[in-house]
Amino acid sequence: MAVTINDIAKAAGVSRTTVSRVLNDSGYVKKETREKILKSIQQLNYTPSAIARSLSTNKTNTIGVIIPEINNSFFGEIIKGISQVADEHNLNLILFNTDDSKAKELKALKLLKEQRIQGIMITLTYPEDGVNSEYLNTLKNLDIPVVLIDGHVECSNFSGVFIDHSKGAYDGTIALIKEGHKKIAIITGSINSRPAKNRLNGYKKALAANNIPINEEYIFYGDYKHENAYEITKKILDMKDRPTAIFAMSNMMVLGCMKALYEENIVVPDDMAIIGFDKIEALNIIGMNISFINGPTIEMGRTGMKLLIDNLKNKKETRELKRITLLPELVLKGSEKYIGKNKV
Amino acid sequence: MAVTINDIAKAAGVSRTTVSRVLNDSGYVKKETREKILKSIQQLNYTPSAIARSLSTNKTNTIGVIIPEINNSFFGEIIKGISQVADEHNLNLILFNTDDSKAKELKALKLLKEQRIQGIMITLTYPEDGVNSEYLNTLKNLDIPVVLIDGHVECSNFSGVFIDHSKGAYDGTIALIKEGHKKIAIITGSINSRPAKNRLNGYKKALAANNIPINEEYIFYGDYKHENAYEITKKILDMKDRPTAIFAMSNMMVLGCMKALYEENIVVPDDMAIIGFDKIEALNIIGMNISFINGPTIEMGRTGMKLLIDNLKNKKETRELKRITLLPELVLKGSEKYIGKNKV
DNA sequence: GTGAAAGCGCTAACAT
DNA sequence: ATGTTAGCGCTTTCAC
Repeated sequence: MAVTINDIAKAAGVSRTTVSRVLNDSGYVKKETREKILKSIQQLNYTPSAIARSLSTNKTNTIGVIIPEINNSFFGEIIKGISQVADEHNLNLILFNTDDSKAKELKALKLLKEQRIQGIMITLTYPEDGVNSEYLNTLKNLDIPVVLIDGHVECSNFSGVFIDHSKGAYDGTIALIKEGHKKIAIITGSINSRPAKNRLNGYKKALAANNIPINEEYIFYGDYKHENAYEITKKILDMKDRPTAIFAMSNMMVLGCMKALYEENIVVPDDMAIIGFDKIEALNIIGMNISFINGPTIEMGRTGMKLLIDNLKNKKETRELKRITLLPELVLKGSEKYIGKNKV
Repeated sequence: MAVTINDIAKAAGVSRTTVSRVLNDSGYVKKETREKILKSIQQLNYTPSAIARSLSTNKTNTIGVIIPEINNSFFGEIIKGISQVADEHNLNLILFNTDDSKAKELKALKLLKEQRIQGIMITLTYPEDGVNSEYLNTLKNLDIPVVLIDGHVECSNFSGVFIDHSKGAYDGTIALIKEGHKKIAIITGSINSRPAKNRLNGYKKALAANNIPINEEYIFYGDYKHENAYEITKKILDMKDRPTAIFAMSNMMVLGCMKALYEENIVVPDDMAIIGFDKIEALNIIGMNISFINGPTIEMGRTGMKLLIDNLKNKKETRELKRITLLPELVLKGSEKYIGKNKV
């Protein structure tokens, strides 16, 4: 890693200023001089130091990305989107995976500040205790733009990209209602998370809009996990006034439901309609067609990154708070159908 | 981002050297001085610049990670492992997702060189054309340690962590043989990829070890994708001398098989045994128990990172080529069973 | 068109 | 126990 701009200057018989000019395509350089320099660069296999450049220009062209669960393909897709746009703009990504730990998240934030990154994309880890978002705020005040990516926590004072969970749940519920369902059970995610609240809201709105009374007995509070949904589904099946459809707020919970239904020999949708949140690729491939509401993950990453880049262009003073909400897509596969048999 | 070490020095009435000393816990500093400095750091909310430090120390404490498919949880888990160990050693990760593009991969390599990273962890994208591994070699010669993470390509001149695909396939095949299967079909992944070759090898070895002749008609060349496996399975079901078991070389292909079996009302394992590579969480949860060979992904990330860190400690001259092979785990769920009914 | 010089924020001898 | 000085590799005025 020894060869520096000085070596090139020496080799080409010019000053390092001139070398810098050809490196950055700035200012005039005589054609022959440029070629001489380029040749030396080639011969010595020189690569300029981004570190030195950063120090000098006070720009790192690096974005910090903090997410809670890198091994969850939901976040993998978000990062994929982020990465695509970053690539187009020649920005590097420093990644932190917090494993849902607030402590790691805070540490990441501090390390990113050390690294003098230009901006931060973050999905805040649940539950929010205020400390980390406070630190985020100090970063923002330090002129580091922050873009939130959906997630369980919503800090209204940051720019961000979000999914319209309420609309998603609304659409899903409407789809069930249209099929003739009136007794629709819902299994929520952790109810103090933002998505779960919003989704429950959408569900209620859809019922209200169709003059279907909200039956609290049909609202089951889960935690996004499949074990829980399994137990709840068992209970649902035992209800005297049994629902004809289940709306589960996560793909994992759909799986839990399926397990319970499977064990009790309940056929979907003949004996029970079902609809969930988020894709389950495996089931689709083998032909178990479960309808679901799909969040635009890659798009969220892309949109978020673009938002951040826009922010980068403006000075702190003119930087405006911008929150973009993307609509999830309703993907109907037939599991919502109201088949005669399930008119219990 | 204005406050620097000089501001602290001024505020505390000392030289920046002394400040640097307390920052790095190096050399002696009088207790009172230290406290005065720490106080100033707090008051001014100072965070040292990693950039400036890197330039000065010629160390970035940053590792470059290049993987082909961030949205595949296989790689997500690898990164999770990498990230855990990096965190323990206070190393930052610069991530590049290549989307299986050789061009992006090369670009990433060059950007990492600019960033003066300390080392590289990479899963080379398939297919290998030689250019990128050549560039990797120049980096290695530049004293940047490189650790390969499994993948389709194997460059024998780099350190790396690999899965023993041959052993995995061997174990899986043996499990089927033990159950009494003799007619075992195998659907390979892209046969010029390293894992597919090795897995086919393991399959053959297992048969040979049990004096079961290798029937070329039972070897189907696939591409890791489910569509392909679906078609192949249809063919398998039509064979005059129909196999009693299918060994599929990827989880996606298992799904393709399942779809075909499902459509033809073939019950697993009663009418057809099946075993695959890599976990399919969704199926397990709902109770469709498919046996599989599981690669230790997180562990691979961890081991690879540790290997890299070991390399970092040594000078180029003493750096030794070290290749670690991890054993995959055979997870039996019952789908491998030889049930009377499937003796076609 | 090209070069000299200063400076980015830090660390690391070397003094004292 | 603390300060002085030089230097890391680059960019950026400002001269010429």
